[in-house]
Amino acid sequence: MKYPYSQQFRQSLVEWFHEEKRDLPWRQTNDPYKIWVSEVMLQQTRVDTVIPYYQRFIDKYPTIESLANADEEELLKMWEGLGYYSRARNLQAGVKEVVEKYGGTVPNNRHDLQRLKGVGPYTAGAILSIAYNLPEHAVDGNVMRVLSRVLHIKEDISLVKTRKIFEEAVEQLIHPEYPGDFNQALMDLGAMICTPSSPKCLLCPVREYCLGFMEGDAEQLPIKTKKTKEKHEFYDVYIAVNDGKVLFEKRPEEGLLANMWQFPMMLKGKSSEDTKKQFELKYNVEIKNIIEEDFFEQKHIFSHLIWNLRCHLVDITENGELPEFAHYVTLKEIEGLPLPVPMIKIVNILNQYIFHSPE
DNA sequence: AAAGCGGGGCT
DNA sequence: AGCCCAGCTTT
Repeated sequence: MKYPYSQQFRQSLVEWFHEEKRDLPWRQTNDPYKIWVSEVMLQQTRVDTVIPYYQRFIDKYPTIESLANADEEELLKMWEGLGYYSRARNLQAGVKEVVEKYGGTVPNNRHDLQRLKGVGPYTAGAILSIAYNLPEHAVDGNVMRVLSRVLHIKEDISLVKTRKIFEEAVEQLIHPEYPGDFNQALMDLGAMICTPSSPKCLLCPVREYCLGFMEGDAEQLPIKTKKTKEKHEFYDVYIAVNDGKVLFEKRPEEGLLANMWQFPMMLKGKSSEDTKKQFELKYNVEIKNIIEEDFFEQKHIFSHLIWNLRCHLVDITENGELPEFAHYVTLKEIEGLPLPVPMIKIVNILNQYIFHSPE
């Protein structure tokens, strides 16, 4: 499809961007490595959340080689709280490949970029347009919302194939001299003006080219159908103390929260089943004394899953060797390990209990 | 094509 | 209580 007003649209959009763009840390550089880091952090994550992580990350890993050589556990610790932890491991895998295969120079073409771990069509386009000033599309949820309104595209954006419609639109509309600014302008517009609900159409620099505004249904776009319903899982969590140390374990290297650390958790078939025996068997320990049964309860909501954690504080003795994934650590040592947020919350409650209890 | 993968902020 | 966020990988 051919779109009218391309020239005026891109001109107005980029001019607005030059006046109103947000001052963001990754906009102080053209270093493709740093752009790459920022784009990976920004996947499914808000700008305000990313900013402090980006700063600390670049301070610790200022060059592509420094990240390639980083210790994975330290890397995960830097990513702690940001979520989608496979992003961190994929980023390091991608960076290593660039160092080995391309002598540390980030590729400047879509084909090579998209073959890197963790780099998909969006991230490749963002690096190419922002760092290398090449006229490549970078279509994310923001861009689909803005363009679905401007161009009145009513295809379902939850379908994979729909993205191609937007990529082709961007190829026509993109500013040939300022491709990076054009792509970022669409994102800033989506964040500041063309918001999911209550878009500020009266402040929009491209209102006069917007079919959604003309039709009066901009806020109803984009069309999105998919909604998966979440699953509940119930666990008994054992805070198991032995001689001033607690039992702690590293999660498997694949799947949810891969390689992150946690207190031992036993999945319950029904919500009230007793898991003490299975716990003792799995970790080869014996519960000597229950200090606090049902110490506290905690719910954690993931995007596709809800954890209900029932935490118990127990004294244990060893029966023999621990399984290889389990270790005894001090609370101080836990601070140095990468933990998912639900475990951080448990550690905080535990610290309060130990150091701030009335007696 | 659909599901898996975190966490937080806004309505 | 949903929805969405500068998405990618695996099945």
